[in-house]
Amino acid sequence: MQDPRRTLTLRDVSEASGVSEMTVSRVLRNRGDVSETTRERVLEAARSLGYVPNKIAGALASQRVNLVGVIIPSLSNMVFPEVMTGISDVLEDTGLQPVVGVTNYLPEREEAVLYEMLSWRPSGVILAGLEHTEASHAMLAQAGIPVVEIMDIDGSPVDSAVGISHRRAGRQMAEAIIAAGYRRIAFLGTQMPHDHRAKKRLEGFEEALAKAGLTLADREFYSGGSALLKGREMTEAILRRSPEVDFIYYSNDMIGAGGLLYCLDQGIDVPGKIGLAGFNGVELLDGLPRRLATMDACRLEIGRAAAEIISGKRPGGQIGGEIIELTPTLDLGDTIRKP
Amino acid sequence: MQDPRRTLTLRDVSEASGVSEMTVSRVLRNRGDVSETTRERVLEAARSLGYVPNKIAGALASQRVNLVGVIIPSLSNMVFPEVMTGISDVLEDTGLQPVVGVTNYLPEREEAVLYEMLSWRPSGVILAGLEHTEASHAMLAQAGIPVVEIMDIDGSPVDSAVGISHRRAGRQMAEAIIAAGYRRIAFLGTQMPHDHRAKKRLEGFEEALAKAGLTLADREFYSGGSALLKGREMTEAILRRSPEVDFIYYSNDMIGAGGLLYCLDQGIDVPGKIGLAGFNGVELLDGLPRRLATMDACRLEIGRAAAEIISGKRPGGQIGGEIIELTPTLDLGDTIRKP
DNA sequence: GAAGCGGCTGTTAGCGGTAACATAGCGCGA
DNA sequence: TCGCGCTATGTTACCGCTAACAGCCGCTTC
Repeated sequence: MQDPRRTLTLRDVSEASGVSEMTVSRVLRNRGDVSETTRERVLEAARSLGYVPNKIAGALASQRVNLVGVIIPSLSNMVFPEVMTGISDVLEDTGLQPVVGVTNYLPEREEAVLYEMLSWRPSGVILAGLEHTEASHAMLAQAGIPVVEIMDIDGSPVDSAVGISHRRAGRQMAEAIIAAGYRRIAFLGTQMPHDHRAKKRLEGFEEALAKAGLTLADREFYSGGSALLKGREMTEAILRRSPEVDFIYYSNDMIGAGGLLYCLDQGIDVPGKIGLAGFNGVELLDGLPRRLATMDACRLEIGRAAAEIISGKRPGGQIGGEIIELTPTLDLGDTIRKP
Repeated sequence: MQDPRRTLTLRDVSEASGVSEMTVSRVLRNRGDVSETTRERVLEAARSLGYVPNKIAGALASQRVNLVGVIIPSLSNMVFPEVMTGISDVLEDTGLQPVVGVTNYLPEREEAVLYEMLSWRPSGVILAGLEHTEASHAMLAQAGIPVVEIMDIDGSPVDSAVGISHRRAGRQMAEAIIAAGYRRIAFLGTQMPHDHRAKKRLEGFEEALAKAGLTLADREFYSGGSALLKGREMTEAILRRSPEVDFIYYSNDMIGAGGLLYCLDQGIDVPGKIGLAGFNGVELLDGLPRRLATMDACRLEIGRAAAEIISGKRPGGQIGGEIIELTPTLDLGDTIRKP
């Protein structure tokens, strides 16, 4: 092998194969006409040297970067990995590569991550939510690249947006619950000041309750810890405090599952005595003893659509400023009694 | 605001603030002496223009890139997000930034991701496992940067390694199971030809069984689908097929949890009639009706240690070639009867 | 009062590629 | 035979930033 002290450059390959650096560059990028013999000679030289191109130099020279920044709040709840899958699927054969940044639901963190990403001059940015700091907004507007805000469409996007209306999702769930005859309804959610989507769902939910002349019978917010365990504990707390409650709406499926397990443990009749519903449609639920009512958030589809916009593969061939609203489907599962 | 058509450069800031580009560069990187007045004038100009430095150019000029490549098989099982947390925690205040690549347990995919990453000339690479393609090995060896292989230490690393011995973990679990008096032991795992760690655990497990004069009473491999649901279904299948089985060892906690839920559903006495154990110590388990026996994989700690090696923050101040073996703790939970 | 020094700023020359243009052969029709 | 158009390759000038070094100024120091 070669001297491993210095890192290889085009020049090394060019010398090893007896052609100019330019020709090597052309071969390695499959661009321009190169004769078959030269091509093979160059590839052979590159391979045997173990040459890895320097994209930093390439990007600087060509003013083109095949990176797409993806900024999401968290990786630990199953929802974003699935969005990522959708994005990767589509980007796979476009030459574009996703780069992930995580904000932990902190706006300042998002700002920092965004700054860091933009400093690599990506070809596009996908980020969760419509709420950002003023500085983030300014950066996005100035960047001069496609920006897709995902998950949510209740608000005004910088450029494009793909998501569902969480307010409407909350409303729909409330309507289904009321239609099933439940009246003393409680809410159990995460204490995340910056989870705007959960907040919008709750708003929509209460809106629909109000329209039916109802208000939340009880509510509880938790933070930290294992969602499943919290779901158990908080459900117990609510039922102890407000025994009259006949329905609990959870802000996500994980705590909902915890609540469900608790009820089953206690021998509480679900959905007879008490109904339960979550949000998200996580695959996990499939293995539970009973199927929790939920509403899927179209995560895979959101990821796919966002990636299509970034890569210019949208059917219509639009340039940007597109807003795509997906419609989540309500799944009553086994935890809302049938009307 | 400025004309958003052209992207800003140091020159724009330099003109706006009346000093040379070099001075601007110094201010923005906090390097070298700059007078307080100049510094403020420059920062003000940069801020009002909305200037975002171009790291591509910076990296090329300085031959320094503050990126660390992290290559992992999957994001959808809770294990890697936790490793990522450990890595981010440590990298946070080193100026280094993790960049994630996912391989889906495919060696060729790993090779491609690695190539892509190395072409950005990162300051270091962290990747899961000790098994890589020949080409990947060559690239890692040539890269001239710190490489840390994580999760596993049963094998020989390219440079440094941090992890646990999965073979030993399997052995230990088998010993605990045998000590508890179980004799007709079955295994239920994922059908992943490239999950070497799961394979090593099974090998260690069978080794210990053999030492006690036992062999697996039954075994089953699954692939795809919801792990929880599969755990249910496959457990049912095994128990139907081999009713004499008195213990099932699962390759991960998720299918273990599915199995546990199935047994409880069926009113099977756990751990009396049948014992169960998984692997990983996922937080999820905390919410289950009964605590599944498991063995934690030290994920957070692995991430932290790997990041420390990369960033040169290891206590000893070693340069590389370090092998750190962590010892997982066995948690008998409620699903192995006490001897 | 000349030399020396430290703080601040500017100049120059790349980093490793690529775009755009230039050039060297070669076959071919007029 | 000449010149045209084509293909295959080379040359040049950057991309935006930073390392290294140079210069300038005011102030000690002897």
